[in-house]
Amino acid sequence: MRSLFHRHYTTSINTSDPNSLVLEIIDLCKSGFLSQSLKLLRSLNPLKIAKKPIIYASLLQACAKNLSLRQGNALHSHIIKLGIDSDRYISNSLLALHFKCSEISETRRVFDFLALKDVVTWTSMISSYVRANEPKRAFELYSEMEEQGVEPNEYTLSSLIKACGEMGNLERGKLFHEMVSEKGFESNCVITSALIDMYGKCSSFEEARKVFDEREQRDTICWTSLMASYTQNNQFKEALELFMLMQRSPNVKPDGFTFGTAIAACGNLGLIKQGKQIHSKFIIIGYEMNVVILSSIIDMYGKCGFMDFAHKVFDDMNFRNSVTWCALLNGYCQNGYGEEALALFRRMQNEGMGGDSYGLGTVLRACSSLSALRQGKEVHARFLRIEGCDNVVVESALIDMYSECGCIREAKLIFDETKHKNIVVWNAMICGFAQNGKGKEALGLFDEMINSGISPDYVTFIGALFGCGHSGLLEGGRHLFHSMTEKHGIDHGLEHCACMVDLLGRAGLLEEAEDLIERSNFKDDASLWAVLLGACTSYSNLRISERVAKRMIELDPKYHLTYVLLSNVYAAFGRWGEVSVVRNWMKERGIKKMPGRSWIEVKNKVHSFLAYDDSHPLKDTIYTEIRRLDVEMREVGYVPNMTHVIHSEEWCWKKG
DNA sequence: CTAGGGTTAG
Repeated sequence: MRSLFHRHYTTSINTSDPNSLVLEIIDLCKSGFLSQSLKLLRSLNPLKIAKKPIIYASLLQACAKNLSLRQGNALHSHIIKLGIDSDRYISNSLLALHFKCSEISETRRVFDFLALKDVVTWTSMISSYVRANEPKRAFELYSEMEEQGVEPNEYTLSSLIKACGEMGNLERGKLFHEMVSEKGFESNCVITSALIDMYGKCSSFEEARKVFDEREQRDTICWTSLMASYTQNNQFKEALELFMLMQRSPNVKPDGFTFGTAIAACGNLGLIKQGKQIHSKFIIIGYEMNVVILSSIIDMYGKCGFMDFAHKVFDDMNFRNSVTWCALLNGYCQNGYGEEALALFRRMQNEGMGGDSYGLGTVLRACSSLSALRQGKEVHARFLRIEGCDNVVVESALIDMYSECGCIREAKLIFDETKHKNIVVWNAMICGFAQNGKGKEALGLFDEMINSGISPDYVTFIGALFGCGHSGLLEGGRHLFHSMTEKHGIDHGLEHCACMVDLLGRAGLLEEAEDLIERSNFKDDASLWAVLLGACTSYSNLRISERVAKRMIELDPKYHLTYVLLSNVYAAFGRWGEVSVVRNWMKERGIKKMPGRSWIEVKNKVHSFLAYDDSHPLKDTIYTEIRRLDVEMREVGYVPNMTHVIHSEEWCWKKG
């Protein structure tokens, strides 16, 4: 930096020409070299041109660039003394300084204080609001600006288009789209990327694509915006295809943002190979690794199940934010590392991380997946203290957490108190009822949601169908499954088919379930057949079971559930010969059943148990207590379903 | 010669 400045300073300055000195100062300010600019200004002082507003405006911009509010304020006092503070460049640069360094309310105070407001002043304030996530305020200000007779330009409109996306207001976004066409701003890349972003955030990635395809001028940001539109709408494959296409296109180069988006897409698709490739490319090309990119890399490794890599990246970082911690925590939860997740959770709390609404949401989701009610309640208490109890991200996560822990009443209380119920909140409550065996309530809420004017989405149908399955609501389920495509235009996903197969299977309609799988888009997915095979076990249908198992082995010979479920069916028929044949297949093919694992926290220490596990120091006491509970349960009339475990000679209770 | 667009967690 220093040497660069030195070279710059000594080679290009002609001290005999004051105007070239002015240009030099402006140039230095643009690069953020504030003290050098001031030094040069001192040599200008004897000359008349030293009071030129443009110089001071540039200096203020340098302060903004260096995020130095203190120096900026000092400069402003000096500017007032010189009597040049009503200049519009100076005013706008002062506003820009606060835009960068101050809270939004302070920026607004400066804005109100400025006597002369031109389109730049209005636009700066509008974009301040958009950046502060207050799009409504941005529009209010826009109306005021119109009343004052100030015409918006490209900058104003791109900010407002972004605000439409932020609010998910597609109609308004389309109006602005028309407006920029009328004004002939279409060829502007900033407008193009803002439009793509807006359509993407409003879930219309087809519209985003259309804008992209129509334009001749497309820079890196336009490409990245479209990729992000795809990832925001779960079209990860399309995002990666676009990334490949971009790398082959001349005149445009992916940057750190582009790579970050691509790596997120890899994570969501579970493409570890491509994810690693991009990670190495990052290192080889020497892209600057900022906290956002590294957090997405951690997230990617977590989603792919490579927690060692995730942790390594985490350890090597010298600056981590709330998202970084949450990404690692998510990874532990999703991969079933409960102990590590709880330990990290405590470390997070000690270091005060994850206190924002997204962080609280992630931590609550971690609690859900661990059924850690006590920790969940702690987070709930924290939310009540720091937020105004009005945040849908946290509220939906709380509903999830309480439902997951079986506290459906608490979940419903949160739901009732949620002021701004969005689709995620409704879905959380519908899924909550469904999980807790309250199918009728789930369906009731489904209708209530539609009546309140919110259209069900992919997740809503998972919850509602799941609820039908767990309450045996066969006709309700059939009706929902049908209306999903016919009435609501949502394609059946794997989860919906699985719920439906489960529902039919529980009702004993095995052939109908089989037929449904054959006609679905997922007939090559072994996990869907596994649902049917599970139902076959309950109904002990040998003929269908064998047919389904054969199919599953063809699809995925290493899928452990096939063997487990099939041997359960044989066991239910008392066909012990076949049971051992299946077990031998497993041994021959090197397939291991994942042992069940659970954990519990007692006095800040996590105790973890595997099935057939006898490593715990207090194992005798524990198994004695389990036997006592078993007796007590039977006394009050509980009959355990032994079909699935009867053939297991290593059954742990017998062993203990 | 001010101001402006895209990335992470659900």
